[in-house]
Amino acid sequence: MSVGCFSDWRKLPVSLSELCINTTLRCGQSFRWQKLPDDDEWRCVLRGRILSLKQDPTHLYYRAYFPPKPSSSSEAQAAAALPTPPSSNAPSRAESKAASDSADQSNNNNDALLDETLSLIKHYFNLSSNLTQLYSEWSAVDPNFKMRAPQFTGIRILCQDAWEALIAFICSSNNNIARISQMVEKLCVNYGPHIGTVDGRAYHDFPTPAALAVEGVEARLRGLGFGYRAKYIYQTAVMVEKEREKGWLDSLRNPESPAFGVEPAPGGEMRPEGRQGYREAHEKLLELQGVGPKVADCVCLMGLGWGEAVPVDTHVWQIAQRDYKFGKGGNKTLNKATYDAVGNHFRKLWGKEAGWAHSVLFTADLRAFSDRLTMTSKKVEADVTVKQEEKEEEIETKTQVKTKVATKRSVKDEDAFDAAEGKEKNLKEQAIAGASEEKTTQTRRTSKRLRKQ
DNA sequence: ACGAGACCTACAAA
DNA sequence: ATTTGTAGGTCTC
Repeated sequence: MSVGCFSDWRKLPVSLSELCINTTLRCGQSFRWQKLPDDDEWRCVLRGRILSLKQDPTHLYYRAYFPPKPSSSSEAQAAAALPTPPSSNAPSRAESKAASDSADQSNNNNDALLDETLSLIKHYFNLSSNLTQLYSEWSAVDPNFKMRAPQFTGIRILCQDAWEALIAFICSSNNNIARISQMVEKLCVNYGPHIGTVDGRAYHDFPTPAALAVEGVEARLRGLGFGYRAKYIYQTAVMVEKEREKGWLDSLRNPESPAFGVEPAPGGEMRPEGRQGYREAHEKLLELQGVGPKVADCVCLMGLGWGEAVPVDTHVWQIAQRDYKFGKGGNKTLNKATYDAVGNHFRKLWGKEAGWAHSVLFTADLRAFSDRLTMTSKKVEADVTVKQEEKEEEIETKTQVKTKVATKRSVKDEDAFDAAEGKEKNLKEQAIAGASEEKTTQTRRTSKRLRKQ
């Protein structure tokens, strides 16, 4: 049996403020990246290869492991025969093959393969846009962003495979990042193509829709601990594989941010509700089982390239209440109307890449990163909070009712702050809780049940 | 329309 | 050592 190996490391100049993989790969966008225990090396199977990444302040380092060239070995054949990533209409596979044909088979140090891997990295990390520039634009229009973002530079929205994003975020409902990652890994191991084994660890790519649209998948996934999501995954796989045109999912992409290897085209005119193409993509995704507004927005943002998609989960809803005056009066719960209102507000505020800005704030609030909030930044935050409080005193009505959510939030935050400052902050949050409200549009979608009839 | 419950599981926290 | 609460929601009444 032939065994592949990693290429040598190559490097790409990138500053940490343009890309920070240690943050971007752990902030709940992709659930497949693994950090090696000893190194600060990250690994993930992407488009048929194992990709390894490292980073220092000036460069991103990468290397790749491609499966051995198809030969008489049955394992190699199996690996090679397995389908390319589902929504891939990129020429990657053909190029790779041609490249390895003309090169020494046993040598994976192949320039063409690594050139293509570099293109993939640039695409995956969305590197064509200037992140520093975007941060300064968002900071210019939003004091809250300006206050929180400096501790969280280098966060990029990943250009993930839309199908993988769809399934991963179906798994995310009512769930935590650790278990979502476990579930995605189980999907890969049980239904995805084996790409290679390194240091005794088997690496698999993400399964295709066809692989998951098979009788018995639901029962097996239940056995694997997927719970009620097992049915959603199976049903969605069947819908995508058998009840939609081939390439349907990628047809919902933002043409400005096309699939790997496809030329960009204009994406349409921006509006507070988002561009037409985004609205349509969101609506189409809602037809799938297990896909509600939040999951649909995750797929739009991270899988389909619609930068204005703003996934509003309980966490973002808390941020909206705490920092953007949502949740006042009757609008205390996250429902269809408040969901849309939050998204529209952020789109008006931040513009075409609102989902990106939103992800920075989301990450800044994750417990996993609470260690970044240094003493100095805590003080800055306290000061800004005082200012806001003073400014909003007039429009404040009765702040009697402190919502359940706000209470939870304060307790949660206290862990990140020391006792004295935590108390102080607590008081301020009480004062701020509740202010103005947001107009809501009444665009209601037909229920999935009705549509099925 | 709109708001509750139910829904699977793993893993802290008590 | 058991129990309880909860985690990036969605579906169904």
